[in-house]
Amino acid sequence: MRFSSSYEPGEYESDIYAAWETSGIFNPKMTTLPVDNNDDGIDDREENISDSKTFSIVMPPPNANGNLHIGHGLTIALEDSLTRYYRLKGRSSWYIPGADHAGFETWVVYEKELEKSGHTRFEYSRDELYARVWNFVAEQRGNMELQLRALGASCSWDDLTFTLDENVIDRVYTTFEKMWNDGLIYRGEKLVNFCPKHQTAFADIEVEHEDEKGTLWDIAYKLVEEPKDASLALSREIIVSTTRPETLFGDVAVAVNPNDERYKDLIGKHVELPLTDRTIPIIADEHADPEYGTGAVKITPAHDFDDFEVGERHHLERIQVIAEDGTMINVPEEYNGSTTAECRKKALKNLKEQGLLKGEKKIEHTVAHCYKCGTTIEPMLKEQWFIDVERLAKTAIEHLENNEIKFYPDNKRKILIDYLKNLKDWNISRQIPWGIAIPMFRKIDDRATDEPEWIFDRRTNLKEIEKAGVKYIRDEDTFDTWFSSSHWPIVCTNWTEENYNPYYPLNVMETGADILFAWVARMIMMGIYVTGEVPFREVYLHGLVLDAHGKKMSKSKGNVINPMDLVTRYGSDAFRLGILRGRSAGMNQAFSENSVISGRNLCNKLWNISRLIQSLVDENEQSERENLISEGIRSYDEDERADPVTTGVGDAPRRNNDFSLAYSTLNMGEDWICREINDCLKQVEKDMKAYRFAEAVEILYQTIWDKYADWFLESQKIYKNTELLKITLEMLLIALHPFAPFVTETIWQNLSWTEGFIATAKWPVKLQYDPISAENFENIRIIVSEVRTTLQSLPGTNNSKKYNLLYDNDSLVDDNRLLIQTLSKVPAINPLDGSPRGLRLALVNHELYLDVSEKVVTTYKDTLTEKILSTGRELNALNARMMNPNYIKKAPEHLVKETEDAIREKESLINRLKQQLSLI
RNA sequence: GGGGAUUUAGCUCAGUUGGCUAGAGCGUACGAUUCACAUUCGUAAGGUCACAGGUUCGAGCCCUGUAAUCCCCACCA
Repeated sequence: MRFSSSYEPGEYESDIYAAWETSGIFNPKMTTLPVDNNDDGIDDREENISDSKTFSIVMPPPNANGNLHIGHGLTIALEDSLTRYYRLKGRSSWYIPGADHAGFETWVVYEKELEKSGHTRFEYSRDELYARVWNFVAEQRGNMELQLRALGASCSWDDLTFTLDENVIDRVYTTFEKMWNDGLIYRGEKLVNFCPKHQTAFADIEVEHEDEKGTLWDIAYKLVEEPKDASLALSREIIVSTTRPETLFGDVAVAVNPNDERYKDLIGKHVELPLTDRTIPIIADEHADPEYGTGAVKITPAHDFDDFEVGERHHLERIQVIAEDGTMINVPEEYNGSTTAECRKKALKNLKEQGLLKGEKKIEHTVAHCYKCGTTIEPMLKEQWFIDVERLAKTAIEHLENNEIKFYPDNKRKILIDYLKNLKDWNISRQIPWGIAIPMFRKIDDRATDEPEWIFDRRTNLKEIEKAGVKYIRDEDTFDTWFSSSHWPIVCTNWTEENYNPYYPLNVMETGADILFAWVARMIMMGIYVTGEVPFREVYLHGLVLDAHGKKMSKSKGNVINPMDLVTRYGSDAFRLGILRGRSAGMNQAFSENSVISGRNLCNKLWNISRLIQSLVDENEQSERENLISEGIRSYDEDERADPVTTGVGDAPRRNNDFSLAYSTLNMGEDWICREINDCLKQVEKDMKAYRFAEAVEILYQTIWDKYADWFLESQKIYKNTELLKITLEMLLIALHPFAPFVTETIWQNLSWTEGFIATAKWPVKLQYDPISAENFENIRIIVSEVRTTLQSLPGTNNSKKYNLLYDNDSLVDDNRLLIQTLSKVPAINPLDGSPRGLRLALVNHELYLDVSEKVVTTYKDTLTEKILSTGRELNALNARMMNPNYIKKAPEHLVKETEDAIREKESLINRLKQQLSLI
């Protein structure tokens, strides 16, 4: 016996994965491309591999030195199912794994380590820090990759791309250079989102906005000039409202709305800036909302995004009063060097003393925070590299509106277009050492006046370079990680300008819906900019995996589920099946251990199905050997055979597999299972095309369990067709393989007749069967179910419910007595002798009786009455429909006919039930 | 402020172009027991499809409105 009585995933999974990996079947070039593709191989590729024969997908790179979380588990389950499915479908499938240097994340972790050891980043040069983090990551690396293997990811490990690989940096520099030459890159002093704790700038999308309670203070700014009309002068002062009094030192104007009658003649006048000896002008700008507060607003271009724009419009000075470390600068001595909070306190105190603080009120407003540490983001004036996104966004929108990329869920396409329409220029400078150095150098030789201030150069390993006798110094910033990762489909597939690449664009990009803007949008813009083509044809976005109660998982709530823990306890397949269940594109959905348990149960069921079939095959071979010796003819008893309604499909099935097996269907159950498996395969194909993973798993689950095991295998305990058993088992194993790779491969390796890996088997072609015969089995099923239901509803709670079944003038039953008896577990099935007796089953086309005593029938009276009533209600509804002349006129013909048939059936059923009742 | 989604059985979700007598898994209840599988088998109960209108022969599905929950975007001092 090869199979133990239950499937123990832990015993097989790692060996199975190792066997796959060493055989190289996950590497598409090895399995399907011509061998000589080194020199002239490109041409071969073009000839031999058309787009429809390839399938490519890239892995969103998990943090190289982290552990996989539940979201990764879902990602892998989705991506690997697709990859394995298309591999079985015969495509040259390339699943490209990745590892992320996770610029900011890793830097934060490392900086903490540094702080623990009593050091700070400022003690080291950028190059030193880079080298230190590199070593730190190298030490930690590896776990994640082992976990991907444990999840069964069938990715091509030779092609693993690390986000700091040389070819990645090279490609990023090439793009940057192209953009620089195209004038899409500019250096600008702008307000950027700055985290004072991490001392780096962020892009808009990296900032989290939260509602917070705050205080709005009213501050009086005294007018310098006497107004023309004293009544409009508001007591010779203007009140402005602010949530940030400390920034008043950076004020350069007070703005009022040009249409605001109250202030019309103050425009152009000046006010004294409190706590300073400066005076600032009153300007007119639409930004000031007459409805809000006093309608006058202080303008601080260096520390507020709106004010920055106002300042641009009016060519105002930008006075920076908050330094990068969050302390005050360029302010009166008293405040200099204090933190913003201290400064605010002092300033308010002084304003109050001078009688300039006119009021305060509690308000709720949104405040920007660092997404990592929660520190309030300080808008900071900085020189940074920006990408002028207008052209990129516009082109991307055109391709999107042209429907070149299909989205799952569909509505994300429009959301993305709207986002791109409002996209602002993209700050790509980061002040952290762990990342790709920006390849720009600034002239330090002032005499070389003809030379540009900034030049592009790839030699970022050098702090200083010399070009044409002029010295330049390196910009110390690194790229925003999204800038490099926007190249992901390009770098992973090794796309080049020179050669045709059958794997680009990717067939599908699968990732989290939460990074639609940060990543998907940028990949599209960059893909089009670099290659002229969209980087992928379809996008599948998954939502968040929530806990069992639909709540977000978080460490603080303690409801985090570790995927590896589930894999250890229930097996990789169980986890994959479990996490795919009840999940659809783009939705945040709950996940619980129960679904994993149900996946585990399916694996075990499949294991035992295989165990049974293997034993039947072994038995058959044994008896064939014996028959050979004794010249016997058949392995099963002819007398027990049911009516051979089958036509028996003699043709060998058209399978391309190396292990093609001939089969024929010999009875109804066999035709029936062929039909059901065909339907199932068709449904799975449809579901996979539409990325309906949960539905694909569901139909497989039902087919394997409810149909194959519960009905077909039970029927095969009477009539054994080992060739068909082999074929159908293979088909189901292959069909489930994309979702449950380990158990299907383990079984495949254990079965006596299969060869090679199931992972590279061919997706099955449809079976041939006799449809009439299949439908007959369906009728048998209905009969058996009715017998079971009726038996259950009869009084009595135990084995005493063993009644014979009687039939009258029914060839289907007559021909399948043994089958019905076995399935329904009645002691015997006999033709009715004499007049009907016992309890008649509520079946339309069959006259069947359970041979029970009068007494039992009597106790069944209530059930029978209820049945008559409910059938009557159904009949009434149908009749009402037919009474409606519009229904007959307007509804499709076949529906009307169906209704008519249904009415006839209900009527006859009621009559029979009534007849039955009257006998009692 | 703008936008997107969700609302169907106790729980988690299906329900694709309207044809539904609304399904599944888990859970619950009742029953089975020696063989492939208790990680099992059989049976059942459980729903005003959020609410209110409308379109239609027919609405869980389409339209209008309302409510609740969740998410994203946004510069409101």
